[in-house]
Amino acid sequence: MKIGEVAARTGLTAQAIRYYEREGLLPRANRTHTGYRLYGPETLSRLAFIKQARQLGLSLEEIRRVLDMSDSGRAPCGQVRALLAGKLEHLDRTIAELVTLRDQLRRFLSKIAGMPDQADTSGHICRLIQVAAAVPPGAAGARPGR
Amino acid sequence: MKIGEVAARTGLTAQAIRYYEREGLLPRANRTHTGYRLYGPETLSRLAFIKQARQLGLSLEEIRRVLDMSDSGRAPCGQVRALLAGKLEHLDRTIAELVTLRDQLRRFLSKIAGMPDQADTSGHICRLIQVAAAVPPGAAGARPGR
DNA sequence: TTGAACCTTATAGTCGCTGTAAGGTTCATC
DNA sequence: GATGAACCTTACAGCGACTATAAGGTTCAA
Repeated sequence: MKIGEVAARTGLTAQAIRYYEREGLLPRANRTHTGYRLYGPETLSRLAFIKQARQLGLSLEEIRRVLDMSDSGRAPCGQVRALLAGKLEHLDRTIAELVTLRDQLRRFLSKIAGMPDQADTSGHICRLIQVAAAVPPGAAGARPGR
Repeated sequence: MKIGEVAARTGLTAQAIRYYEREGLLPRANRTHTGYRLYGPETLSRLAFIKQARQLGLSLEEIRRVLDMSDSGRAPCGQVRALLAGKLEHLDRTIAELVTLRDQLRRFLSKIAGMPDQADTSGHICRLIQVAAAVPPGAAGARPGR
């Protein structure tokens, strides 16, 4: 299989696959005599694992460590469990933070719902923004989506 | 006030404040004769607004637009409301995604809870990882925290 | 006058890619 | 055999919102 087919089958881009190779998550691929990468079917399950692990919130570095252990014959299962348990905890905290943030944002929006939409002539930021600056910070911070 | 004091008072870093200036969120600061930036107290509330807006999930570009309108005398209040309403919607979607992801992760963890912690001798990735690769992808993706 | 603590600019790095440029290969069609 | 589309290659720049580092200047108290 050439990289385009692997990309199509895994739902990744060819560039992402090359990136994973550069970052050491995939072994260096065999090449045709003209330099094209050639993959066997085992690459598909390896990439499926990488994709799944990314979706579960592991960084490429964490995934690389797990794969390295697996490749060297040491059992990564315990490490995977520990990593995922940590991710779960982190996810719980993140969700709690975002819910707090959402509530804060909702309160703020209803607070300003009736405010007049006029510029501040005093040369400062309009009252709305002054209110905004006065609202005490709550959650740790939003992560605007991708 | 020099930048260090502004940083201490706002809870930002001096580098972040210089970055905001470079990005046009702060006017270019006055300088001492030796080149140190000097700030008046109005900078504190402007930075408090920026910080608050960041925590509410606005990008620096969005904040800059609001501040530009405010600075030029046009009322940004309507725009702020629209921005925040959009952010609230986005936040709702993000939370829903993360909750889905958490459930998926929990299911996966209980699924592998009893698996033996041993290496796979067949040269492939251990069974745990094969299970992982087989789990159908659910939520759109995790955003590992900062 | 020494030294610590502050300040300056410029540049590179973070993460996980995506986009672009500039070129080579493969294969079907004319 | 020529053309063109669709594929492949490497290398490098860019994203957002900073952080880190280097290499140097300033301030102030001991």
